[in-house]
Amino acid sequence: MLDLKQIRENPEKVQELLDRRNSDQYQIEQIINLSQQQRELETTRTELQTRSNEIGKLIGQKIKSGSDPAGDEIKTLKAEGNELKTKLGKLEPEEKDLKAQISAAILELPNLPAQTTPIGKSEAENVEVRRWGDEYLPENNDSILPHWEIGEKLGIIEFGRSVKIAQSRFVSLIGAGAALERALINFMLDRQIAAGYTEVMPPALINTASLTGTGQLPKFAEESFQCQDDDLWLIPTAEVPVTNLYREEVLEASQLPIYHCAYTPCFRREAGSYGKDTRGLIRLHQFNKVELVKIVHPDTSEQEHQSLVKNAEAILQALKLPYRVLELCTGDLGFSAAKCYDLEVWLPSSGKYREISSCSNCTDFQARRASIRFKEAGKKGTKFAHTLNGSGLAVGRTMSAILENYQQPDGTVRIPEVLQPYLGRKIL
RNA sequence: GGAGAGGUGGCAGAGUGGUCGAAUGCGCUCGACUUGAAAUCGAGUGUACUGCAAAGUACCGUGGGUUCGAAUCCCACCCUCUCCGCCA
Repeated sequence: MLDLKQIRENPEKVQELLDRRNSDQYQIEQIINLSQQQRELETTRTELQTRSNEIGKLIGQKIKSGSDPAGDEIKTLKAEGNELKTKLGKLEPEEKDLKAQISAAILELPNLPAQTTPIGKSEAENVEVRRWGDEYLPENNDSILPHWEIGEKLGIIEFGRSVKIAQSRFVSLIGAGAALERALINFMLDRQIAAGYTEVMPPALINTASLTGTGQLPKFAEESFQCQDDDLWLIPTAEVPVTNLYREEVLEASQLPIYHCAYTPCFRREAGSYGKDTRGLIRLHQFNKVELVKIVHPDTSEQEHQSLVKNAEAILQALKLPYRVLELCTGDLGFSAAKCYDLEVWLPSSGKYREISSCSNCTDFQARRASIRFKEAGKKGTKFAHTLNGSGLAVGRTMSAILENYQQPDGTVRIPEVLQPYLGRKIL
């Protein structure tokens, strides 16, 4: 959520930053107008309320000091009180309605891109920051089977039957496939815990307030699975439950930074991506992910962002999977992010780098929505924290990358060295 | 799912219609005393919004209602705890 005060005080600047997202759907003019009306109303209403409070106190005092409760003096005061009540009864709903309109409108606005975020229209203008692991690129790209084919051949990924029991875009992992997924999860968690993150195993179902807190709602309701009879949704990422752990809390500055890692399944409706990535593990309604979440002091969020990206990269490096780091341009930036780096892993079968991690600095955007604040010792008042999150990593996509990059001409797949202890084997 | 109890400030806990943003205790901050500390004493100690400010307004689980006036009365909902049922 953007700061209404900032919108009012620097409208041109805010609008200009919103426009960088290459969309004309984010307009602040209406919000400024509504806010102006609301504040005028509030001033009037408060004046009436003040008088009304005075009358209430006065009546109490008079009665206590012996005035006749049914006498003229009290009657006159009550009459004025009633008059005020009638007026307030009109103003209050009006103001409430304005406030509701403002907050509904402001919840639809995305975060402002950081000044340093490269300006661009679409993903085509994302900026490659660095590339790693060229020496690990497979030489025989053309002879490498796509991961779904090798997976099926090895009998470790079950596509057809999974569609029967659920729907398309669901898979089951069988035997060594399931074990490999589990090994990857444990490996990733162990690494991130060693890097200083505290593991969390959060609920996989969360309420509307939580999804609103991190920015998935109200705008992207069609992206999440919703339960019919309860105010519960399936989590699209662990970012939502883990960040919301601290919703509506005032933390001590000394508690910051907070680092969490979490393995959870993630559920996404993938509405509007019908034709894309219909085969394999790339785009599923349910997938596993190890997520990194940081809650930090605003002054440190930039460096915390850089180190979070490094923590995600470390997994790919340990697995010796070639990847590149992109800085997303303003046109491709996620709703809650001010700045975002994507890690893309090399997928030989498609001859492309594919996203395997997305690391965002959400600055105070989520903290405002979720009211995650902190207090500095000795200082008055509270400040909004900064929240960051990143995948460390998407597990299914990592498995895809291993099945392809580690594929051998004889149709077997080597297991990355660091995973061997977890899996108890060297080859699939 | 059934029966009962309860949700008040950082915590504990009082408050059943009027000056209650809320007693008291603990905690915390500052000061005094002390060589230092403890103890003791004194002062202070919620958040948000509007406003240049003075100040005002709102908040006692949430939302409605009654009233000149609600933490206090009424209604609905949510949550927590105990017991029973079911259950990984």
